[in-house]
Amino acid sequence: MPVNSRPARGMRDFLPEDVRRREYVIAIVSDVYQRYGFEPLETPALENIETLTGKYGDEGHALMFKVLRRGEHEASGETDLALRYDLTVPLARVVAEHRGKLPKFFKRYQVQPVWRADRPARGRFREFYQCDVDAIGSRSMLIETELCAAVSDVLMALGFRDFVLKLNHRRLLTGVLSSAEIPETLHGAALVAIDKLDKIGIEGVRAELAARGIASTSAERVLEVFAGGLDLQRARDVLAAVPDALAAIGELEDIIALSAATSAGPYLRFDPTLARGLSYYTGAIMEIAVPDLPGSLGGGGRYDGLIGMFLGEDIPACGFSLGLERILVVMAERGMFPAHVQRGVAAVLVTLFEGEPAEEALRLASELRAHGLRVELYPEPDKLGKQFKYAASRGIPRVAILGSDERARGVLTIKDLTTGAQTTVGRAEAPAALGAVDET
RNA sequence: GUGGGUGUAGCUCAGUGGUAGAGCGCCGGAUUGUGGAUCCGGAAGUCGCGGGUUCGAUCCCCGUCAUCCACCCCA
Repeated sequence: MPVNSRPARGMRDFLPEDVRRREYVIAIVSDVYQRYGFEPLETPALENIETLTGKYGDEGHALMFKVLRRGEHEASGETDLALRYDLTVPLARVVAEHRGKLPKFFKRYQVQPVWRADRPARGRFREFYQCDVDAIGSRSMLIETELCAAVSDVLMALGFRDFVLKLNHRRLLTGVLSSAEIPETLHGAALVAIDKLDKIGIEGVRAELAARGIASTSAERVLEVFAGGLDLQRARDVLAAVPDALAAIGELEDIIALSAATSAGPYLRFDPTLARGLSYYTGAIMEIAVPDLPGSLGGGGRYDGLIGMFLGEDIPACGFSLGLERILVVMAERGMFPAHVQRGVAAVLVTLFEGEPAEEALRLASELRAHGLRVELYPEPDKLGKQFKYAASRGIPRVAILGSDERARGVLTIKDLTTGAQTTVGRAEAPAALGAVDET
């Protein structure tokens, strides 16, 4: 009885073309981040459960994949480990654990899978890669500015031109909510509603706020602030009595002013309704939007209190996370991958005929490989037509024909499947004729 | 987690309460050293799974799983 061969819900197998696409994007992400001085980091898939609890809010906690205790304790149903839920909390743990070995300003990037027990949807999976960059140890707004620039560089290098880098500030939001006399316990609920303003409109948000238990007088004050297209100048006026919010506005103004000198400048836009779900953010928050995706391509922000939860002493930190899967979904739909990413691996197929010595073909293949060519050897004797067909179906552009005629004359016949042209060259010229670039 | 759509050949999808279909792809041949075009032929499906109604279910009903869309939330 065959067993179901599907991967577990929300998990995927990556076939060769999938892997090539993923590696293409990851290479660009890593390259750009390295140019900004970020260094690579990897952390374990599993974390102790107490490392992760209390960092993501109730909703996040519910989506965590927890691991049962093993051995005799398994039956108890207790969990002591969990699959990592993001790359930020493990980073905070690493900083607390290895503080003495890390530089004063620790800048790291990390591309690894994370797991969430969410319901799968387009661009949403239960196992997915995040590409994080974070800078630890500075409160300067240059950090936010450079992170936005790095992310913009990545997206531009991938071919995106129509993204928006939304920018907001946690303390501006809490300032608005507090001045509207919304109790702190309802801030989260209120933010979720406000976040939908561009989607469901003022009436929708009004209904949503009411449904979430916000007093109507408070709701009206909030709507008054957000409804009329709040810019930073107006925010200053409206929140003149809330010093903390004014400081937040000042930070946003700094980031925007500084970003004019970076690639992020044209893409950055203050969005007062941007909220973001993770509970650890304390300062500026960012998110990338593209028109064809309802969700975001990535997001980030400042979290000056998170490392302190491990260390007992606060260390400022700020980071950004790109969602690899979301980027891949959009790039695939828009056909943004260059041709070399789509093509098969081998540049040349070496033929093999019935009754011919395989050693000759092996020798030719290894000779070509020594010249840097990617060479696939047809593994069993077959009709030439079959071998051509195979090469064509694999996307291999050239076939090196080595049969009895060629061996007798000491030559090689080369067929270019893209043009149909066929040439005969001496064995010594074969590598160059097949496109090898001599490195010596 | 809530609501709705879909599940039939490798892929895209038709179809009917009475023995299962097309296009594309695949395989073979025309062409035993020449792919892509054309022609001829061929293989292939417990109609997602389990139960129920029925003389009989791929079709109707219930459940379940998968998948997609919207909501929720998010990368």
